[in-house]
Amino acid sequence: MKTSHGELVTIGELEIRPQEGLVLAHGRALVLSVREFDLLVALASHAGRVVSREELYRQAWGGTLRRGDRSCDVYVHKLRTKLERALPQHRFIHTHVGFGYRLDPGP
Amino acid sequence: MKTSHGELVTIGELEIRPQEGLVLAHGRALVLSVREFDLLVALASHAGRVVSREELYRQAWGGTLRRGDRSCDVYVHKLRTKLERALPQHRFIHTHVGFGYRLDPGP
DNA sequence: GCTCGCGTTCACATCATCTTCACCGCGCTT
DNA sequence: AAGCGCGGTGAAGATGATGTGAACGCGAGC
Repeated sequence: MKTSHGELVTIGELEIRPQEGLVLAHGRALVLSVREFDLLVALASHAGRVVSREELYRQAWGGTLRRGDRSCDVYVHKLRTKLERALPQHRFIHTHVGFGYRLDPGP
Repeated sequence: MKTSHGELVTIGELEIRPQEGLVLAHGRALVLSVREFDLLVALASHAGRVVSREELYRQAWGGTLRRGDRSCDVYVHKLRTKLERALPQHRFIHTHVGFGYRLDPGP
């Protein structure tokens, strides 16, 4: 899966560098796997808006999300865990039941 | 491979003098082979950022990294060993699985 | 010729990652 | 209450990526 080639994305305290596969949380480097990173990039590319799992899968995995595939949910959880550990005061990934997820920095 | 002609690079306790082919760790000279040195310079030229093996190979070896070539990994290991022996309290070379390596001084 | 340092390559060990499954709780409907 | 869909969460197994020690060949210097 190709990773977006945008320059630099900033979401609150998060700094995403698509070219390097690097995310800085408050200046400190986050260790993300390729999938976690691609998922974050996918979410960030629609920051503030609700993104369906289908769309996230298309962007981060490539291809079509098969019915019953929970990969997306599992990786949202992994991402959440790492983001929360890095920036405990923020909640970045919000669930919209029946619709998808939304990336948004919060207090 | 010609080694960068940058002036002087300081990474935490590391002082790299590309012109002289010399590295000082906490003031003490490190004994590095040419490849080890070139690799360190390549990493240092992107300090704080994640550098792909391909890029490292291009800079330190010249030419293109062939698939299956582990030279880069092997030399990262050699470099790590020498750096850790010189400055045990620091971890300089960080692995980003699937992306590459990042040079950064750490506690 | 011999030794030594170096760079490359190989083989194996170890670790991280990805996928999938199972089970849970929740809210909604019947 | 029971059934259902949905999402959260932990874990197992297969796979792939990286770490690591050792062997080999080579060229420089003795």
